[in-house]
Amino acid sequence: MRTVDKALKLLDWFTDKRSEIGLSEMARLSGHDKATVHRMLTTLARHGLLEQHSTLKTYRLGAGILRLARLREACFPVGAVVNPVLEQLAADTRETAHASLLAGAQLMTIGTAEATRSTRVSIEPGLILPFHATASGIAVLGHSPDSLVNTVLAGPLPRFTADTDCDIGNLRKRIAECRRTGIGISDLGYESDVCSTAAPLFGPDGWACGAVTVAAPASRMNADVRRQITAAVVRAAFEITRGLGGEPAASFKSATERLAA
Amino acid sequence: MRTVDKALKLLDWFTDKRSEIGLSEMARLSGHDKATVHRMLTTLARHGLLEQHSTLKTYRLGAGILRLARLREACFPVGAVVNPVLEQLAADTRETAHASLLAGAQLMTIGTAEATRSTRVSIEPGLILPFHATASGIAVLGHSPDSLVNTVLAGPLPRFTADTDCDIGNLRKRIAECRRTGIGISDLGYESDVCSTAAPLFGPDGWACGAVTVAAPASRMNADVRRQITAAVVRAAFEITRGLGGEPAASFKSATERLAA
DNA sequence: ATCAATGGTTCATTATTATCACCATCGGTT
DNA sequence: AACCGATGGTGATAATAATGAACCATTGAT
Repeated sequence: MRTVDKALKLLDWFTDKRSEIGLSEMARLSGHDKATVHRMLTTLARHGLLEQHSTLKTYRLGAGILRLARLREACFPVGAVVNPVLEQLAADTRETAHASLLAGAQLMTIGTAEATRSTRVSIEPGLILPFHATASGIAVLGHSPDSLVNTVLAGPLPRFTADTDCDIGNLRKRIAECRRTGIGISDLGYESDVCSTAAPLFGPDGWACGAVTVAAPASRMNADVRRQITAAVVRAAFEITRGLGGEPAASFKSATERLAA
Repeated sequence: MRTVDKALKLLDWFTDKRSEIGLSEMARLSGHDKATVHRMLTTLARHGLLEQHSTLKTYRLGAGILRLARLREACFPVGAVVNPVLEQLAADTRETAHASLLAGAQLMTIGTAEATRSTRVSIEPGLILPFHATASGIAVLGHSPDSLVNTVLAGPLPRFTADTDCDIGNLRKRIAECRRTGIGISDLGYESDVCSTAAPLFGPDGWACGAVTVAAPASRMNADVRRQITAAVVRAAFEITRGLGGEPAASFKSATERLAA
C-alpha cells in the first residue's frame, strides 16, 4: 500500500505554521512529481480530509476530519476524560500540561492545558512527539513491548538541542530507569528551556497507550518542584487510565505507590 | 488514485453503532478481498487513522484523527465559532440544532446542540447528510454552483421514508424555491417524524459551505413555530458565516432581510 | 474431533500509478 | 507590451504497484 502511504504522508506536512499548502509547494515538500501530488491531493479532498481554497487554490485540512473526530469521540470519549484532568493538573502544578496517545508508532498530542502564568511552556497544536527527546516518549517506551522500543531506536534519532540524547545506549539506560521509577523525564532535550515530567497512560492490555506530561520552564525547575510535579502527574495518569478503562502495569503501580498517595 | 479511494472509503463504514470492525467483516462490507482489506487497514493504522484492539484484533478510528482535528481547529476554529451559536439556537428554539459543512461533495455534521425537552430530535454523531432528503442539503444546494447541484442529482437518490423526495424535477423545484426564500425545508423526508428548517452558511466566495439547521418533532411543527424557527436559524446562519469570515450571497441577504431583524 | 469461523501471509497475475512533456494563467519586470 | 518565472492542472506511455486465490494458524461452537 505504498500509494496510500504516500498520500497520507502528505497530511503530515500541515502544521499550525503552514496550514495552507499549494500544489507546487507540496510537490517540493514531499519530493514527488506535481502530477502525482495533484492526484493525491484531489483524492484526499474528495474524502474530506483536505479542502481546497476556492480562490487561492491552496489545500488545507478538511471538514471530514472533524466528522471523524466527532465520531471517534462519540464512541471512545478520550477528550472528555483527558481534558478535565489536564486542566486540574495544570492548575495544581501551575505549569503547562499535555497528553498524548500512541497511534501506530507515533506519539500524538491530543490534549493540552496551558499554565496561567505569564511565562509558561506553549505546546504546538497537533505536534508529533519524538520518543527519544521527550519525557512523554520515554514514559511510553518504558512501559511498551520491546518490539516498539526496538522499532523506535532503529529509526532516526534527530538532534533538537545541544542536550538531545541521541545515543542508543544512553536511551536504553534511560528507558530502563523509567521502568524502575515509573516516570519519564526529559530536560532540555526537545526545547532548550523546557524540563518535562511524564507518566504513562495504560490500555486494557497493561501496555502504555500514551502519556500525560507537565512541561515547565527550566528556570523554575528544581528538586522540590520536580517532586511536586511528579506526584501530580502520576495522580493524573492513574485518573486518566481509569477513565479510559485501562489497566496500569503492576510495575508502574508499585513504583509509584508512595507518590500517588 | 483508486487505491487511496478504496482505502479511505473504509473509514466511512465506521459509525457510532458499528465502532469496531474486524478484518473479515470489513472485507464483507467493502466487498474487497481479505488480503487487500488487511493491507489497507494496516496502512491506515500506521498513520493513526485507525488503531487495532490488541486482543480483539478489531479496528477502530484512531488517535491520529484527533491530532488532525486539533490541528485544523487551531488553524480554522470553526468549532469555537459554531458551537456557541448552536447552543444559543437550541436554547432559543427549544429544539435540536445542528451544523454541517461541505467536504468534497458530501455534507458532514460537525456540530450539534440537543434540545433539553424530553422529546427531541437526536442526531447521530458524524452523520453524512443526504442532500436530497434533508433541509441542510437543500439549503446548501440552493446556494451552490450548478456543477454541484448536477453532480448530486446525477448520483443515487435513495429513499429513506415514504415522504422522501426522490424525483429530480421536484428536487430542482425545491432548490429553486430555496434560492428564492433563502431557507431549506425538509419535512419527514429523512426521518419519518422530523421537520427540519435550514439556512446556508457561506464561504468567502459567496457560495454555500454548509448549513445550520433546527430539527423538530413533527408533532410540534406548525406555521407559527416554523416562522420562529426560521427567523432563529437565519440569525444563527448569519452569525456563523460572519464568524467564519464568509460572505453571504446577495440573494440570501435580500431574501431574509425581514427575517433576520 | 470436527467444522466454520476468525486474522493473517504469500506470490504469480494483472491493473494501476508515476513521470515527462505539455498547456493556460497569473503577477511582476524590463 | 513582451517577457520571465512562477503557479495550477492535464494526458499518454513506461514503470511500478495492487490484487486475489490458495494457503496457514487459532479460536470457539457443535
